[in-house]
Amino acid sequence: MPKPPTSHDVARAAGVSQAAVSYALTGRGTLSAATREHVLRVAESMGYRPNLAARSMRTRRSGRLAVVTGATLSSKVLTGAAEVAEAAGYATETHAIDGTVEHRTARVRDLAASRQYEGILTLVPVLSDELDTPASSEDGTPVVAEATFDEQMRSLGTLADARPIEEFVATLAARGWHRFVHVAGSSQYASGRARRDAYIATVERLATESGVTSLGVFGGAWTGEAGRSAMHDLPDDAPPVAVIAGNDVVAAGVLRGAAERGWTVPDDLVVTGWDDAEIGAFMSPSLTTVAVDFPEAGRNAMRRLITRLRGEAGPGTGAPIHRIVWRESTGG
Amino acid sequence: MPKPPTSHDVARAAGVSQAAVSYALTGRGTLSAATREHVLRVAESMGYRPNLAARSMRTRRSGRLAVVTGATLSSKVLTGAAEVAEAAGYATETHAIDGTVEHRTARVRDLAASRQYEGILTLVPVLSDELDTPASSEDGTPVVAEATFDEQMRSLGTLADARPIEEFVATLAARGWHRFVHVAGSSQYASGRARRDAYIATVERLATESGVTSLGVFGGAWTGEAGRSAMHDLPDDAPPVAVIAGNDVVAAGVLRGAAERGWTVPDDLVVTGWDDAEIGAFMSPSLTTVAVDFPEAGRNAMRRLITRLRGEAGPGTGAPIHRIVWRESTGG
DNA sequence: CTGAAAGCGCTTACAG
DNA sequence: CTGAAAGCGCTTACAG
Repeated sequence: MPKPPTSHDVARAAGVSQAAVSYALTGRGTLSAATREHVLRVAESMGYRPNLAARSMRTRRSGRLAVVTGATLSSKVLTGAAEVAEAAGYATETHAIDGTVEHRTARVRDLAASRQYEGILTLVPVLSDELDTPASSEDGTPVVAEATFDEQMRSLGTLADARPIEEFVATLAARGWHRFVHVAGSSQYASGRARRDAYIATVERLATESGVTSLGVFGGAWTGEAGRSAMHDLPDDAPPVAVIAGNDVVAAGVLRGAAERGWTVPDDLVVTGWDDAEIGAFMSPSLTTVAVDFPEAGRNAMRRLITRLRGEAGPGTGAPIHRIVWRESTGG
Repeated sequence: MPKPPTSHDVARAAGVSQAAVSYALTGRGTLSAATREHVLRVAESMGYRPNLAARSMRTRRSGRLAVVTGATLSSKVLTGAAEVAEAAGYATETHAIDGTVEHRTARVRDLAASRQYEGILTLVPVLSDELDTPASSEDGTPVVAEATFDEQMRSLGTLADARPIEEFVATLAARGWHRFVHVAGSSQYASGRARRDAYIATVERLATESGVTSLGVFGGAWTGEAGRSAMHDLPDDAPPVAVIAGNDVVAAGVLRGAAERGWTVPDDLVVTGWDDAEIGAFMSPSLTTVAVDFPEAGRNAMRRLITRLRGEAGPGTGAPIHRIVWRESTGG
């Protein structure tokens, strides 16, 4: 059982002090280039790996960030978030949390209180008011929530979400669709609220301009059933109507419900989704949707946390992460 | 800046030694019930949280496990895996790794060499031969790979995968379908190989029994395009034919391709998927599929790792994680 | 430019 | 049943 070498072992082998080894590895302190080179080579040859627990204890920095996810999140978001964290020198630890909002919030608070992490990024909705405790601000662990219940709707994700909705409505209106319906996703999610609000605002704005009217906002869950039952709740004379669905799953339900009502797509009804689910491209009709750059969304969220950790100003705008894909469900 | 209390602080406040605090918290050592109670209460009131880095350094146990995932994995698997780990007293750290097999394998080896983890569970394919180095076995970090390139096809997941395929083929054969096609998923994944092999074996077994024949194995990727082009590769006189697709995305492609060939479902052709993707239930026709209990799959995988860490015998069978959902794409 | 020494916060034999 | 002391492996003022 060959115990892993310590910095002390490396120092002895290299004929220098333990401090020199530390300096060589961290790049701190003052060391001649030759000494540094030599130490690094010896460390390499011995397969030396610094004991991170010891380093963490001494520096009082864990170098770890927690990412909180729910069960429904695309793991591509995590990939992106982890990538940015790694580039900034942090390891990420993922905590999948389900249950009620209160439960999730309590868990995040526990995470913050554990002081194991230098920062926490939560990608599931939490009650941000509850997190503004000493432990999570001032002297505590910074928590950045990407999808919160607070009313700070001016977050990057929220603003970005409005764009495709506007484009959907405006483009379809220009093509002659005047009656619109929104089947919203869960209002617990910032994205659900943002898309709903964007829909309402856009329809209102285009009311006089283009004669657009809304038959209402339905749904309130990211499920196919929400889309399907919304179709059944519409009056018989609803068509011709354009349906802006909260996401692809909801849109699939809309297509199903419309077929059950005897409405044909894209003659009586057109529908848009969101997420660019792989299956959508192969449905009949194929689904018009918003391709989301999930890794980039994850990167953006993590950049916000890193920025905050460094005490820098607000996050940059980041790359645009949305791209509309027009397909058969809107007549191409 | 109120520095977090240490065990020493708690000891002083409780009027006991630092060791007593440690004993009270870990449950080790010998301590009177009264003393333990008292210490615990004081610790609680001070908001004491043991410094995990210090504990880890002293015990030489990090209490952390690494879970390696790819970008395509359902995060529900992670939820399940994390749950089991937590119950066993471990924290899990997720590493999303993409790129080639060689790249992924190298990253996993790095993870093992870092000695930060007590065990590693990889849910993406790696070259298991390459991992059988000292660092990852004997004295090193145990690595459990759920989807490997090795030929140990007898893993739990693999065996479990065969069942639904058998049931699909046998049930459809009993309903009068005699010509079968398989559109396989990626052969890089144990599940892809297992389903393909199960298909071949079942068709062979039922050849004489029920007059079943196979028109071949197509595909080789978890994409809709694989399904679609498989349909275009079939001869005109293929129908009536039953298509066993590698998963729901592939099955959606099959439906699309079949429609393009002018074949109607479920008259000329029936198709089965796998994964119970949410959208599948709302497609027209709705998709027959295999509902996979992803959290349970994650739990099973993690149980294998925990079992190995404890040096116990092979894993128990675990709960069945597959359930066939018959829908319109097979005529109900 | 380099080295000796202290100390991060915990656990655990060991002595009482 | 309890406490004093050592030590896990590292980093960092500080003295040379």
